[in-house]
Amino acid sequence: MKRISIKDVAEAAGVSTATVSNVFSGKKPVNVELAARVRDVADKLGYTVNKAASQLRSGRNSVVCMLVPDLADPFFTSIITEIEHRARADGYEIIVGNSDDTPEIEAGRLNALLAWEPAGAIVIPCTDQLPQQLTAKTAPPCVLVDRVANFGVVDTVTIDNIGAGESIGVYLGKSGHKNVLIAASDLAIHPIRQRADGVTLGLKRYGGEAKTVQLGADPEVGADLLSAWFDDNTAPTAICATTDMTTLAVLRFLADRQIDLPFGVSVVGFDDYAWMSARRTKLTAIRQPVEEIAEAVWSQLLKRINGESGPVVNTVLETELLIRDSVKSISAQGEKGGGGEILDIKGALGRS
Amino acid sequence: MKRISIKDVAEAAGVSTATVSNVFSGKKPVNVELAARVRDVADKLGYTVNKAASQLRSGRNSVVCMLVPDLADPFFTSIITEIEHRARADGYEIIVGNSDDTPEIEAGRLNALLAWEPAGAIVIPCTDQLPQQLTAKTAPPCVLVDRVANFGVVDTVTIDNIGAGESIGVYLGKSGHKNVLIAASDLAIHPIRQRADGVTLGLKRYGGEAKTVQLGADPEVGADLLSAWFDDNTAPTAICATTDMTTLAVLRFLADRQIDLPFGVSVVGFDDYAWMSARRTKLTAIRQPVEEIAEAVWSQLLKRINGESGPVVNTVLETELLIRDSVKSISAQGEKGGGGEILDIKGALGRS
DNA sequence: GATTAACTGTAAAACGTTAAACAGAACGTT
DNA sequence: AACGTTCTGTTTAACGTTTTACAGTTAATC
Repeated sequence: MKRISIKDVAEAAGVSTATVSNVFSGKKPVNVELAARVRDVADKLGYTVNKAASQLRSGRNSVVCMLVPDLADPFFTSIITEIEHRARADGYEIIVGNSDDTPEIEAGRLNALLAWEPAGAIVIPCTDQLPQQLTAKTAPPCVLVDRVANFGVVDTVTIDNIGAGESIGVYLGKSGHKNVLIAASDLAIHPIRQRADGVTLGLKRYGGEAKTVQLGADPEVGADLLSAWFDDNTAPTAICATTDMTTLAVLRFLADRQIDLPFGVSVVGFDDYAWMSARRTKLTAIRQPVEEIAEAVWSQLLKRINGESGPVVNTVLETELLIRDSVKSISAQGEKGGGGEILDIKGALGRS
Repeated sequence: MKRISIKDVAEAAGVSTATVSNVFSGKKPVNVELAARVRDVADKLGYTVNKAASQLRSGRNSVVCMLVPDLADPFFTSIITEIEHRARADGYEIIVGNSDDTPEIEAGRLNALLAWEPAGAIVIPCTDQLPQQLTAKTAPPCVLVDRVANFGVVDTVTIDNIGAGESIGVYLGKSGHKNVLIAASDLAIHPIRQRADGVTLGLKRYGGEAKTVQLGADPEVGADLLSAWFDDNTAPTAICATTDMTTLAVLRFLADRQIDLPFGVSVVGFDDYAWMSARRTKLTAIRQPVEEIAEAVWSQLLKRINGESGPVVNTVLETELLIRDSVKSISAQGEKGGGGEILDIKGALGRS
């Protein structure tokens, strides 16, 4: 069962291998009916071009690799999905790797992925540390997403984390909450710190205060940690999450204690997934613009792949606060939202 | 910025390229201190082996490709995650493709993935039709997962779909439900038909009856369809879902109508994710053994990769019914479960 | 001391593709 | 009629690795 190569096709069609190559790569024009005949023969023989050989010779690769901390996290997979769509439209494949949120595994996976000499790399790092392979001279064009601490070194796409937190803080403040708990995943992660800082900042403007607890990446463990925290502290009137996973941890904790939303406690979630609105009390939450993130990442990477060499680009995207039913207004000056309208954070924050 | 090759390393280390190759591939033993020196030099130069060249020459490939209908569906991504872990442990990479639940896209993606001459393929088909590329003589070893209609052609791993449905039917029947609605995603998909049939079968044993509605793959659309169905039909006492997405559709519909669980209606979900228990009324649901599925898939594929040529293997795994709080008992003979114990479906079904 | 075996390393030929250089034919222009 | 241009196709040499066949050295056996 020998693999059939370009040679076999060339022979069967009575042309040179170069012509067959041109038919499939489109690098040089081939007489249209000759091309048709070649294609015919190729089909009959079941020929497909060998990517490895093609890449080796041409130095070009239609593969882009993507590394994320956790393939089970819907935020990451939704970004992968959106990027994959765009990449496909431009004729690129996506190889995905999972770093398991561990720097050592991240380094290993990155090496494995880079051995394919991909046209580009898209990485959601698992720490604040930029993986060194990406700054090497031999590294392909790269865009860093989401978990970014060092700007100015490579292209990045992030959200306005402080702004996102701030809009939560402002909204809770306006709703009369003075005592808020921030359910952070891991404060060692820069954007999480920023989100927490943003909440504190926004809240302070209305005389509120925030405490912070770290719940990690696993919702079940997080629920237990939160439970322990409640045993040792005075209960807040509102809890806000900083990731989808901490949102889940908070909800799980409240379910375990049979605390009702929003009467027992108010909650602001992070990210917007179907399960957040598939509940009696729909969750007020920050929506990250996943499509825009994907678009920004892909268009930037494509530019670099095509040789654009300008200065480093750091794209920062704004989030929306989707106001639904999980925050109770506990003072006169606050207002309780209806079914999903968008808070005008710009106005509330006094920006232009 | 020339790429540094095995040649550069060989030269710098004063050995032949073959020796460098052996150091990295481990194909032939190399004197231990010489190997160390070579590795040292390679490190210094920043050498990594070029996968494309390696694959071209050796004909071996450490990549396995995986094609799923939807990268945003947590069921598929959880399987990918588990398989990726196992593949990595055995030194394989995973390339993922998304067929968008469309046969044409599926065919295109499959061609693109197969052009890499992967060591194997893992496919969750999007229709009952087996993609023809996988049965070609040049096709790599392949395992079909989940959405399988044709057994006996290639290796498969599926769950006992009829049994899963049956255990739902039996449980609802024992709980006194006579009028049940099956929220199917798409009855054109073989396993979905089987799940629905199973529910009907189990229910019949207790004198209950089931109607079926198709909700598609999108939870929001599904909720609307379900809403329309309720407008035209007499309300059932219980709804059971056949996928994670239909579970979400059902919950969304109930939330929109502010129907309480389990008093307004009983619900049995499909699949078990964190958000199903992060609610006041925890969902009674079928748990698919994701880890076991991944294990079965990977071990079977690895055997084939290593040349095992026995007859086609069709692995069928059993599911669990996790009994929680979303089903109300409406008769004396039924029983309402507590917090997550497993129903002994074997006993209930009278099997060994 | 001769023969074999085991161990270590090398030279050179592949793997299937693409790119550069070249060549012939057809056509238009001077 | 001579020349340049365009179009189409071919020849041949890479790309970076692994593999085969071979060779030298040392150790073991008779």
